[in-house]
Amino acid sequence: MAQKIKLSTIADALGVSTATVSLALRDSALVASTTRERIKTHAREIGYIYNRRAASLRTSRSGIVGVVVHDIMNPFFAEILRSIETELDRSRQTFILSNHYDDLEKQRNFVDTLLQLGADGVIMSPAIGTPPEDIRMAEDNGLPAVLIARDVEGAAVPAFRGDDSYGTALATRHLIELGHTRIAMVGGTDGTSTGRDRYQGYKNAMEAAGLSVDAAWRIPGPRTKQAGFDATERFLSLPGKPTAAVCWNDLSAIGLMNGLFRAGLVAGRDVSVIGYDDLEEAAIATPALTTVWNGQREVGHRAASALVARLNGEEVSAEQELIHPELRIRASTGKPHERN
Amino acid sequence: MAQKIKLSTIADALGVSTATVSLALRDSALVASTTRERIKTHAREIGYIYNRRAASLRTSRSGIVGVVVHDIMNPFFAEILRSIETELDRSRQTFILSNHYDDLEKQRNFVDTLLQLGADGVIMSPAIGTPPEDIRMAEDNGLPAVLIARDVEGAAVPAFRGDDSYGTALATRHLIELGHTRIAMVGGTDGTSTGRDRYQGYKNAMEAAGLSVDAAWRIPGPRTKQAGFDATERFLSLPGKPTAAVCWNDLSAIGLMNGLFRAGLVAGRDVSVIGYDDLEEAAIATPALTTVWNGQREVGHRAASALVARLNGEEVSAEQELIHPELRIRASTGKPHERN
DNA sequence: CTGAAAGCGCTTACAG
DNA sequence: CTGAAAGCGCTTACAG
Repeated sequence: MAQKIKLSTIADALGVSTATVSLALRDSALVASTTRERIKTHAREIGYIYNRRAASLRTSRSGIVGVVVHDIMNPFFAEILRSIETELDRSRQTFILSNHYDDLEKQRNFVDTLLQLGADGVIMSPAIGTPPEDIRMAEDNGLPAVLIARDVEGAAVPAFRGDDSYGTALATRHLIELGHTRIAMVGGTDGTSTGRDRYQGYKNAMEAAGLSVDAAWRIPGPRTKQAGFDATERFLSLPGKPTAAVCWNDLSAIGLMNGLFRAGLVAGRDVSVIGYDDLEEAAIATPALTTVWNGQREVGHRAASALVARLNGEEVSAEQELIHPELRIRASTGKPHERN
Repeated sequence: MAQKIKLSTIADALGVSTATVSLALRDSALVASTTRERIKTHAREIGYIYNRRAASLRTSRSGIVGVVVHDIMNPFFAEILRSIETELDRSRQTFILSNHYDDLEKQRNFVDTLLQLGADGVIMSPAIGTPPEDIRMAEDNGLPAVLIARDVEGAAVPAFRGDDSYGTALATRHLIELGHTRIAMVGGTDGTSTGRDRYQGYKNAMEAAGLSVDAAWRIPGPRTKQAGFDATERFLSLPGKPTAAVCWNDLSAIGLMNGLFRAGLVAGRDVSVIGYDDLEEAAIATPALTTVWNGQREVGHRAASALVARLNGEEVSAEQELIHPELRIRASTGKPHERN
């Protein structure tokens, strides 16, 4: 490993001060352009590596942004992350990622790490049960936060998410318009704002159509393909045999469709299945999945922009418009079909 | 934002030196246990936040490990990342993730960022075309590297991956044993060691069985669901109408199965389709996908352990055993069926 | 346009 | 067992 090269190495070699080198490398107009070029060329030639820790210690800006979500392996978050990445790349911020798996302790550890590293900000999809104090604590220690996908009441920071109640109502209404009257809701939880909103949207649409809502038709839980797959049996033996399922998300819907297929049933023909999110793979699923576009890219883009704005000292209102979901009709929903 | 609390704040309040506080907080036996407890309690009470930048500047260890892969959104890498995460959590390393999307410049930028942050090491699945010098450069600047999934000839660092040639031969042989003689290869590239090895394994198995290999039966490229889906038409119009497809990975296989389904064909009955990787979703795909287990968790686990070992000053040989793939027979393969 | 000097908040010999 | 002091490698007033 070569001898450590620092600013003073360059300064000594070129007979200038470290102040001049520091300014030159950052393209300051304070340095004469000839000097600047001479310095930059030399730095490149000897392979100088800028020490961000030292700089950050001095300036107290680190160029690091933290992003914490439930699970980056989940394509829903992965799609959001992709657009966050695009946005942060643009403002040359490095981002550190973490899963919290809805474990508050893991989330706290991560926020702690960010504070220790002097991160500039954090984008989080808060773990279930996150108290507003956890977010205030970050803010109070100089770590501005922006929320995605879920809100935390009382946190008073900007949150970017879709209008879940409206979106699930859209999905439910689509099934009702096809003629379904017995509609199940598969997946989700009351532990998050999102979960409560989606169930509410489903109930609203049912009641608005004069249909009764049977609490037994709710199968809470599933949020993954595997869980949707595993819920198939329970769905098929539900009282009153619902003819359609509003699923928590595309993953659980695809899992359910796969499960139905194993049982000899085809979604869209024997049972209507509707998802939520409109993941990239929804369109190529078998059969193509009817779903509700949830604006992942939009969420990521807006959240990252808002955080960058906050980093630049701009005020960003904690009141943010919900993103407007849209129905995407494909092949997994159709007229009701009675099973026996 | 509260007044900045540092070691000296605590030292002053308790009438001890910063050295003692520093040692106490790190549980040094050099500090009397009563003093230690007094310090730790006080630190917690006033909400002290450890400044890792300052510490790292002094010790030149940062507790940061970089991980760069083609695309974290790809479940293949996501599964590897999950086991890397488990391993790094154990040794309390923070990890920074990045996609390179096979863009050498993006990969270089990331390595640069790691160097600037004083990262302790990097785990990388090198971008296509990565020259060994890129890896030497990192190593020479004190950033030990460990490779996953792909190797870089001449890099002389440990690389953890499966025996691709053997694995694809397994897959191909399985089809041959079922009676297939015209077998296509869908997806992959010659740009990586993995790509070359897999094509070689396919050819080996075909030739060993006395079957001819038609270059036209190779459809290079697809590595995603969408691409596998899009390749369906080409596959169906291949000269000599192959009855089976060895796919690059599970994603392209699932995409192809979905495409076949749209064309009214069912994998395992009309066409045999075999994947590679054995992703979590392979078992619940429709139909359940026959594939080759590629040891993602094993790769992640071994790579992270090896890096941690290197960080602790242990020697890790650049010669690493290949992970032994295993066949997983499910429903997407069967006896040959002639189409017309 | 350039330089000398202080300081960011830690840790680590060294002395006692 | 504890303290005084130097130093990690930058940046930023300040002076010239």
